[in-house]
Amino acid sequence: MSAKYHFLAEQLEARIEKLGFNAPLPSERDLALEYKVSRMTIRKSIDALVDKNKLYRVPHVGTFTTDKKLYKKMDVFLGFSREVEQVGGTPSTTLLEYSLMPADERIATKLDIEKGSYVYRIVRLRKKNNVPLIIDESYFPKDTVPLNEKIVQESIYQYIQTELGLNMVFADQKLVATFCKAPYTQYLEIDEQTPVMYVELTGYLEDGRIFEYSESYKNSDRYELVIRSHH
Amino acid sequence: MSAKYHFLAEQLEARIEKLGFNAPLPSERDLALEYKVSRMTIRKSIDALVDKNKLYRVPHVGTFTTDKKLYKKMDVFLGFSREVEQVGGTPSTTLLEYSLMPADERIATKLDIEKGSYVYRIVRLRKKNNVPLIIDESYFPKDTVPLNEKIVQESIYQYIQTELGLNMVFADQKLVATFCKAPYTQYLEIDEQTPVMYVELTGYLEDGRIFEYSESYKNSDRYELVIRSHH
DNA sequence: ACTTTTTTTTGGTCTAGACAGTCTAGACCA
DNA sequence: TGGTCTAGACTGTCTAGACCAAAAAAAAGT
Repeated sequence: MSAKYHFLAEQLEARIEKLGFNAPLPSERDLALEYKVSRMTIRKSIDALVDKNKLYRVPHVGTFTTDKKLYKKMDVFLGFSREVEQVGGTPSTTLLEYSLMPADERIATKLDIEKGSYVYRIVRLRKKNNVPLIIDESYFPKDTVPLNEKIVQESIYQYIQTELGLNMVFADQKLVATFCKAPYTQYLEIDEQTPVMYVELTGYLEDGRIFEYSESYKNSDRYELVIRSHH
Repeated sequence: MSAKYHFLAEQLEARIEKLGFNAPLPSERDLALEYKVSRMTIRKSIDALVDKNKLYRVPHVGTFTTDKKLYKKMDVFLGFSREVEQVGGTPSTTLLEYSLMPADERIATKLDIEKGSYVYRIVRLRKKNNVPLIIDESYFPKDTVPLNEKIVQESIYQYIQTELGLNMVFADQKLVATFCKAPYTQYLEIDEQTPVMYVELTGYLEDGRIFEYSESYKNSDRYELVIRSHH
C-alpha cells in the first residue's frame, strides 16, 4: 500500500477534482519532475486513473480530465443510499429483519459456502423521499463479511470496502418481471396486479468469493433500473 | 499495433489455451529471457491478460491461468443468436419490419444525431426453440452503421465488429417491469396481464458515438435477463 | 499575409538494471 | 520431532535513461 504510484494517483485525483472537465493535465515529463519520480512511475499513476475513467489520453497531444457528460457513473457497487443521493434524492431505509442464522441448502449454494455455516439475513425497505421503492432480502456470509447492527444501519458496501479492505469486482444480476410476493405488497404500497422487477444479485470479490446474495423486488412504476455493461 | 508487448500478449494467450485451468506460467524473468525482451515488457503483456481475466497473479508465488468455472462470459455484445447458442438452444428470428427513415425528434435524441438524418428501423421477433421470447424495435444510424437486408437477417453485431471494424465498448440498459404493448402480445403469445421486461438499450462506440438504440419486450416467464456489472 | 519547413513537445514503447517484501525448501539445531 | 535460520526464487516497485511517430508550435521562405 505504500507504493509510490498509488500515492501519486491519489494526489493526482485530488488535483483533477479542481480542474473541471476536459482540462489538460501537465505533461508526463513535467509531472515526473514536479513529484521527483521517474516517468514510468507517474505513467503508472496516470494509467490507474485512466482505468477509473478519471483521465483520458490523446496520443501526441496530452492527458485530459474526463468529460463527465459521457462517462457518468452508474455503479451497482455504490449501494442504494449513494445511488439515490447521486440523483439528488433523500434515501431512507427501514430495517425489517436482521438475524444471524445457519445457511440452509439454498442459501449455501447461492453463497458457495458450507451448508450450516452462519449468514446474516437482512430484510430492508428502501425509500426515496419517503416513497417506498425496493424490498431487499440480503444474505452475507459471516466468515467473509462480519457485520453488526450498527453497520447494517449505515452503509454495508462502504464498510466492506474501507473497513474490511475487500475488493468487490463484479456482480451478476438476474432480472425477471413478475408480481410482488404476498407480504411485501403492503410495504411497497402496491397491489398484487402491479408488475415489479425481481432481481437476484450475486456479488463477487477479487478472489472469487461471494460476499453477498440478495433477492429484491423493485417497484417499476417509481424506480428504473439502469445498468451499464462493458465489453 | 506493432507494439512488442501486444504481440507478446497474443503469443502468451495462445500458449495459455493449451495449459488448462490454474496452470502456472513460467516466471517473468524466464519469459523475458525466452522472448528476448526486458522484464517490464513481458510484465505489460501479462498485465493485459490479467485485465482480460486470462491470467491472475499471486504475489511472490507466480502467475496462473484463470479458473474458467469462475469467469464464464455473459456478454451483452454477443447478440441474441450467440447468446442462445451458448446455452445450447436454437435461435430464430422473424423480421417484422425493416425500413430506412428520417429520425424524428425522439429517435434523434436517443441516438444523439441530427433530427431528419436517416436511421434504420428494425422490428424483430426472436425465438428460442420456436418459443417466442423477445420483441425488439432497434434503430441504427445510417451514417455510422450502413446496413442492408442481408446483414439484418444475419448478425448485425458481428458485422459491426468485423466488417466495419467498430469497437462497441459499453451499453446502458434501462429496465422496467410492465405489461406488453398492445400489438405485440400476439407475437409473444401472452395476454395483456402478463408482466414483461421492457428494456431500453443504448450502445456506445469507443469514440462515444451511439451505434444502436433499441426498445424491447422480453417475456419474463421464459427468458431471464442476466447481466454482469464490473466495478 | 500566406504557405512551407523545421523544431519542439507529447504520449507510447522499451531497456537493463536495482532493491524490497514474501514464500519455499533445505540445512541445521535443540 | 519440532523450531529456526538461510539461500534462492518470485512478484512488486522504481529508476534513468532512450527512440519513435504524430501533433503542435515556431521559424523560414514566398
